[in-house]
Amino acid sequence: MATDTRQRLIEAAKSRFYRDGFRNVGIDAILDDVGISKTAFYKHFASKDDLMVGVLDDVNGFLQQRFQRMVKDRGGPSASSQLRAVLEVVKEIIEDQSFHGCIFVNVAMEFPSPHDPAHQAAVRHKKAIEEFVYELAERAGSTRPADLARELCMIMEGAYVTRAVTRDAATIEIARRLAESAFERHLPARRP
Amino acid sequence: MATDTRQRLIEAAKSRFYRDGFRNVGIDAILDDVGISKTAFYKHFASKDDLMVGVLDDVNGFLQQRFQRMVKDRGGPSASSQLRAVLEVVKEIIEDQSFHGCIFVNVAMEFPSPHDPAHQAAVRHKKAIEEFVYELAERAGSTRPADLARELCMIMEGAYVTRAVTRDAATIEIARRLAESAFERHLPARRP
DNA sequence: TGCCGGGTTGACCACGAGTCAACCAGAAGA
DNA sequence: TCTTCTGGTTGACTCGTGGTCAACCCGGCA
Repeated sequence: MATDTRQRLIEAAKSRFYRDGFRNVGIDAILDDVGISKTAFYKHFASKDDLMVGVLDDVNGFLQQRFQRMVKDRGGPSASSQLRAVLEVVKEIIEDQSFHGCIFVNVAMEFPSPHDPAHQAAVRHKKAIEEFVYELAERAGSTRPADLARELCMIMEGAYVTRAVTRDAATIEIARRLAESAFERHLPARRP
Repeated sequence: MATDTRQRLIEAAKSRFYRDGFRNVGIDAILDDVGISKTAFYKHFASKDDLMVGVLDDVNGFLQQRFQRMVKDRGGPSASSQLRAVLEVVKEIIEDQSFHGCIFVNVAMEFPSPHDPAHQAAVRHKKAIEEFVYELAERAGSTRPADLARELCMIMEGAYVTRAVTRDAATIEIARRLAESAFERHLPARRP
């Protein structure tokens, strides 16, 4: 099938790129995983960079779904409790055995130029997540939804980096405290 | 002179590595900058990775000095106002024209293995900064200095990443709000 | 029947990390 | 003064990796 091999390439590249870093992975390793020749690969992707962009778009879709589903499933009916559930997703993400930091941030650092397609894909993802949080904040009745969204996103970034670098188990607690105080400042008081 | 060329190599590598990312920089470019031959280079450093570690140690020393001096110079006599001055240093760092994220985080992502000397150098730096903030928090009379230090460090990480990815000018304001609320929770009330 | 998509092989180029042998000039100690 | 050490030079080399190219193969389909 047409898109099947392409998707298998993306899957194989995803785990390798994420685990070892883009530049540390040779195309040959991915080719071996999929069991395909180099020439065949270049009929699916224009370059290794292009494959990276494919991976990022794939992960972007997956993560957005994940956030949306989890927040709805576990956050209950009120937008304000859904906002709090965002931290639960963050917890799951950073406490996953194979967590090595936010792949978009990692890529944005390996492709520092803002003109780089991979860098731009990372920026797109960050914007999408902020937009998602913004809508939750608005529906939760935040007085300044934009501020709350940005604060929460910054906390998430901080949590990703801190966990990735220090492997500190208490990371999620720290993030939760920061987030809770942001909620208190930005959300209408909870009914008792 | 013995250490002179070594230092010049570190300086040249620092700006290139930081601007373009470690893997994107060829050793030859650095060699050209310094005006030295490849063989001569390998008499100063065992490998390109080794040069990276040299750069990190150098930046580590520089940044620690910078934090300590600025906080003392601008933070006034009280530890609690010095703690607030940490955010001023962060502002200066992220609003620098050539800011591209925290080099230690960038490197930790390009060397994902915790056994990697470069990765370990990054971890050392993060620990040193946290320790520095911890001491300030303790002297400022924080009830839980360790918690405050970790929260503040997480905010700093978040600010670095957010600014590096989004280039958002309001980054420092968001970080400041988060930090201020952490201070209010952890520091004894300010006298009016 | 003929063409096209997706695949194969194998040879090839360019570039970057790292090695090696041989050599050179100046400073420093016996 | 002779020797040795230090820091440097040149040039040729290996090896891994991204990427290209030509030629060929096979199954589905109009």
